[in-house]
Amino acid sequence: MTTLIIAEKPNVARKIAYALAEGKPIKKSLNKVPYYELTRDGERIIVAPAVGHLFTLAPKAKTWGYPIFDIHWVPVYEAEKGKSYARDYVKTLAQLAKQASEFVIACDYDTEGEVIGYTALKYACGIDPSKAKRMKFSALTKKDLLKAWYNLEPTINFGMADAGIARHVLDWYWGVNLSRALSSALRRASGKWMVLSTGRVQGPTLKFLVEREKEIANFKPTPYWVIKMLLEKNGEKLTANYEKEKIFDENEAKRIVEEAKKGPAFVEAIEVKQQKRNPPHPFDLGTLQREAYSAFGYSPKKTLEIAQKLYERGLTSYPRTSSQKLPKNLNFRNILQSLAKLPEYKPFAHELLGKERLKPVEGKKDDPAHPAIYPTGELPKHGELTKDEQNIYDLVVRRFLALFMEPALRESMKVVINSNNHRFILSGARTLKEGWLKVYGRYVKFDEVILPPFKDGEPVKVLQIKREKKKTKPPARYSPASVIKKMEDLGIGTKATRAQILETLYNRGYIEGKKKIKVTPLGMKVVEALENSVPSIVSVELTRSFEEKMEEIMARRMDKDRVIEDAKEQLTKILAEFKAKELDIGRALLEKLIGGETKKSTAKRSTGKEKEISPEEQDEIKKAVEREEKSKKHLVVGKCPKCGGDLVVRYNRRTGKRFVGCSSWPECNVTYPLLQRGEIIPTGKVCPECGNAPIVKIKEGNREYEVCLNMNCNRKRWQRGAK
DNA sequence: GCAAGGTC
Repeated sequence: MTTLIIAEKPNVARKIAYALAEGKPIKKSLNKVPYYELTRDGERIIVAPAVGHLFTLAPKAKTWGYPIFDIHWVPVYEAEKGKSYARDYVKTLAQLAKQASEFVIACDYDTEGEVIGYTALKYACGIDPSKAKRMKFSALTKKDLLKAWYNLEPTINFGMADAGIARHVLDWYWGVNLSRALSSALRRASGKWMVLSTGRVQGPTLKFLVEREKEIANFKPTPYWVIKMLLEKNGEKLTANYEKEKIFDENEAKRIVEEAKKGPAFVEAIEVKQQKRNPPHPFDLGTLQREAYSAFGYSPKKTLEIAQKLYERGLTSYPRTSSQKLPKNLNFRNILQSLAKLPEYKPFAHELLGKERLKPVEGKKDDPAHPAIYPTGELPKHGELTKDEQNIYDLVVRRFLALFMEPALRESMKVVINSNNHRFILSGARTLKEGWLKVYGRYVKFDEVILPPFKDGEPVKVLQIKREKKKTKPPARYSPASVIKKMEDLGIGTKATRAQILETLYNRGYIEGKKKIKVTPLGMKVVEALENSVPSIVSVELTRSFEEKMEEIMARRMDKDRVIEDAKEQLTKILAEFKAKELDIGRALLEKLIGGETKKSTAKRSTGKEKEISPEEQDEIKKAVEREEKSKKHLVVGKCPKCGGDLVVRYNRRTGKRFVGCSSWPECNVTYPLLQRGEIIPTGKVCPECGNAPIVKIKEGNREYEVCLNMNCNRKRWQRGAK
């Protein structure tokens, strides 16, 4: 009897094998995929890994239309680019399954893990999933894994598997259909093909970015005044701020300055406060991504990639975690002893090793599958790490060391200066005891403003009291790091996907700007179009409703297929309405594209910040926009041989198919059929063969060819273009 | 060609 245990990823397969083996497991490899053989209690066990999802949903038909609901599970390498590595894993599981008579799923204990196990069994191993047992563990320690092995769940959790499958299907139905609908609308209106996309997570993410953009656009700066007192103490010049920070009435500000100038100024009160600052909690992925962004300017995607590399080399623990807690039985002392071998960490590690008890700070968040990110104690060889890897490694190590250190002690000081019954405040702050800041201080900013000693009641030498005019500022644009945080707060996406969803928004041309994210006119228009036609896709409520349905499916109060059918019905209606308005939606998408580009070019033209656009310029811009809009709405491909009007690309109202018609319609009835695929590029040429119809260029992917529009012309056969 | 979710 042989049992095959399937793990979610290679590293976990190894850990399970080492935990269950009596002695050491035998590491083997098949199709270059590592797996393990071992025996326990006389039973032969094989442990083999998946690599996340090995199967994904794909349409059965290869056509590009919508609505589309007929989908099935296929290997990821058949459906997605760059997934060919998964082929070997599927093959290996299939081969190993032939040797096995018992099956155990040991994927992460969550809905996705259940789906990974379920599809691996069903489609890779060809095994009925109801025949498999389930290992249930929440930590990868030998103790936990052995306990899970001796307390196997008799079946996989079908509630969880069904909930996960429903999530996959629902996301596919909504996301793919609406992405196709958007792309199709734009193509109908412009004749241009451009991938537009949206989905349950992309939609609301772009929406909150758009909202910020609108807040900024609509922001009216309000002037206000601040009042400052310049004073001198022991030859040192200091600035105190008026107790009321913002004064919106200039006359009031003037009056205060005049009155305060009369003096006399003296120290009315001195307030000193001490505060304990505890070390920050261990890194979950989101916190690491934010910290790396503020410390090094790394994008969340880059940080995850680096953390993954460090993990693959065994230097740090698994990065895709939302836990802020370290494993209960991690051997801290071993890790510290090891870190002490690196000169830069030696003093801190030694200090900690001298402690009797090592108790790390913990955060609130937890993750059933993985602990917080920590250094394993494995050390990088000299020169092994790139600068970026070194930075992230340093961040993780210092954060880890800080967890065990003493709190920092901070002191803040407030000196209140009274001048003719107006109060000004001098603020100072300093660190009294560094504590954990010794090791982590380079990554946190605390003010050090040390004030000279003041005595209660002492007179103050005032140099100047003045008012300064300021303006209220619009809210700041999101940065990649703050987008990830906002997504976390809204509960959309997962720790493993948020960074890549943000990348998708960049790739679609919806947003731009590396540090300050700006929504492009296209992004603005996509949200607007969706809000008008399918508001749920830009709302976080869609995620909430998915979550509720998954809960119900898991609890067996709702049937998975019923949930899927409901979604299909709902979407069928939504998509039919969308399709009816498709051309208008597409035109609206296009208008903004042109308007936005024009605005941008004028911004480039104006040099001075304050420079106004002249009425002549405005007029010129307006005309340019109209020209561009007109030409894009109806792509002109040539002159009508019958009436001399423009021949333009039009779309059949009923079928949506494109054709070329005369702009003088209905007076002139000249039309030509058009190929339905590819971009249409006017050439300005008239066919030399038939002498009356225009020649257009069709661009399809990398291919380009010229064709005469006249069906009866001998030249109508496609001819390859020069390029 | 399109989602979101795992993973290398």
